Amino acid sequence: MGVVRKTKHLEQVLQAFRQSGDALSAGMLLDVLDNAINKSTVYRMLDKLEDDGVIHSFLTMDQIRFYALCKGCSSGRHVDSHAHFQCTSCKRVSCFSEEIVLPILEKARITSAQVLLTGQCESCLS
Amino acid sequence: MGVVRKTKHLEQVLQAFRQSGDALSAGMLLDVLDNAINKSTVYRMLDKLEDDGVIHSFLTMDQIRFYALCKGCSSGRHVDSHAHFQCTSCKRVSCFSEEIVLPILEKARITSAQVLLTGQCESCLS
DNA sequence: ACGCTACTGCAACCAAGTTGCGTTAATTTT
DNA sequence: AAAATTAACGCAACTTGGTTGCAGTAGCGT
Repeated sequence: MGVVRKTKHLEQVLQAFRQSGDALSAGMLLDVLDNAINKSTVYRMLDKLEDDGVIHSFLTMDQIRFYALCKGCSSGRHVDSHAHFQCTSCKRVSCFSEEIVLPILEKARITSAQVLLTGQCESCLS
Repeated sequence: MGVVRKTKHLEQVLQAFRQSGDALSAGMLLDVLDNAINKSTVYRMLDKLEDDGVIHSFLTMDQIRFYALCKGCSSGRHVDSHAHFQCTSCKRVSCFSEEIVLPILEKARITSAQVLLTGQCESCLS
């Protein structure tokens, strides 16, 4: 059903995403918001925003769900075939703009794809 | 350090992987083994087998770690750039043999990559 | 201003995975 | 073949990311 009301919290969360530029996990979001919003509320908002195609989510190697503002997504149709990258040192996660060429399966119906790269980012290398 | 002793459990676990052919999660493994092995033991074995390059692991969309027998991996060096596929209906997970062409980053040092495709498998489609 | 109900906070809960510790059983030593 | 060594095990308690039920709060349409 998605977001139907404009609340203070909603604006705070969107602002946090815009400000960071990177992808954020629920935990990180709670941190940057200084726990001003309840944990359950955050999770529920993220769910709705994802339903609405405002953000998309994916998992990192340590099993944590990250969320990032969508650029080409809309409700019900996520263009998720871009890669994500997590730095093993600073744990920051970012999106790549380039589309990934995916293997094609004739036999199955692929509905989503996620590509996660792991390594060290530029600033952690130096 | 990896596996150093040949135990009954070890053989059971490897057998389970061979028999299934697919990738298995710790939970699935416990199920097929009918809980004959303790949960912690299973997790510890999987860790070691992964260290040894016998199996490799990756995450699915619902945040569960799956393990599969490695073909081209060895201890310390995992060739993980093949894709995995999970069927959203039957939850079964399988590996693709083809290598994936990954985007190249000049600025960062990529050490691992994982590609997960989600959709419906042949048998669940029919 | 009032009512409807989406949204929220709280606390309790769930499941995957981890840890500490005392016991069991492979393997090595004698 | 028995003893010694210690990897592997089972158990129970714990951690953590995320979920749920419910009562209260606050957007929004009228």
